[in-house]
Amino acid sequence: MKSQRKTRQRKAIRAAIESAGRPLNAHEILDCAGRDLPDLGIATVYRCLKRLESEDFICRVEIAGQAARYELAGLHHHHHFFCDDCSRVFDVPGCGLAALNAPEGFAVREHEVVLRGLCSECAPATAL
Amino acid sequence: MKSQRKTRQRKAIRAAIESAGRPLNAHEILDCAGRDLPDLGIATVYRCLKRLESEDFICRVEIAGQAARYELAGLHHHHHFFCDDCSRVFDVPGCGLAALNAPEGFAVREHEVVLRGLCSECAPATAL
DNA sequence: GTGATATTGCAAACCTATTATCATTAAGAC
DNA sequence: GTCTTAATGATAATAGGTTTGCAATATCAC
Repeated sequence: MKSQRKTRQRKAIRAAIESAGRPLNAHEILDCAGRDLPDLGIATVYRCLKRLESEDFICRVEIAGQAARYELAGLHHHHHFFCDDCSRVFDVPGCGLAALNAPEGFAVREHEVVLRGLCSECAPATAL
Repeated sequence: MKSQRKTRQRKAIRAAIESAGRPLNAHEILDCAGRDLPDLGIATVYRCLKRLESEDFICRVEIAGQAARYELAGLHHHHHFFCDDCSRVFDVPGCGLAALNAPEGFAVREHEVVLRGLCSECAPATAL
C-alpha cells in the first residue's frame, strides 16, 4: 500500500468542500480552493475527488445535464435544489416524499428529488 | 417557411415513441423504428427528435448520467423510474411529493422525482 | 411523370466532462 | 539535508452523446 501525503492541494480541496455547505463541481472547487493555491490544476481536483469519494469522505451528487457535484458524505437524508439562473446546487433538508407509487413488482432501492427554480439570491433579481 | 414532408422515417420514429409507453432514448428509438426501416440512421433520429420537441409533440426526460430520453408531451403529471439493471426508464403515475421543503426565499418552479431500483422484469432475476 | 428541394444516411466533427501521460516538484522517513 | 517516490500541473487523449456537411434520395406540387 502506498502512503498518502498531506499536500497543500488536498488540504485546500477538502477545505473547499467542507466549508461550501452545498455540493460543488470540479470547477467550483478549483475556483474556491484556487484562491489559496493559484497554481492548483483541474487534474489535481479530479484526482483528489476520486480519492475522497473512494474513501467515502465525499459523495457524488448528480443532476441531469450537469457535471457531477460533490458534498460531504454522511449528511442526513436530503435532496437538492438547482438554480436555473446561477446553476448552483443547494441542499434541501428532509424529504417531502410521502409515497413512491412505483408500479407493481418494481423494487425501489433509492430515490432522488430535485427541485428547480431560483435560489434566494437570484429570485429577487429576476422578479424585478 | 419550408414545407414538411411525410417520410417513412418520421412516421416510424413517431410510431416508436407513441407505442413505447415509456421514455426512449435515441438508440432505443433507432432499434425500435429500425425494425421496420433497417436503413434508418441515428442522425435522422436525432433530427426528428429535435423537430418533434420543438413542435411540442414530445418532451425530453433527463436522468442524471443518462442520455436524454423522450416521451409524448402532455401526459399527466408523473415521475420516472430508472432500472439499475436494464437501464430502461418507466413512468411512475402521480406524484408522491407532499412537501417541497425549499429554503426560505427559494422559488420552486418545478420538481423531478426519480426512483431507482429494479423493474418488474429484472427484480425476479436478481432476487434468485 | 418531372422538377425543385426537403430529407436521408454516412461519416466526420463537436462538445464537454473526465482521465491519462509525463516530466517536474515536494512530502516525509531517514 | 538527502533520497525515494507520491503528487502535481500542463496538456493531450478519451468517451459518449449529439450535431453537421454533403452527396444521394425521395416527397409532392405541378
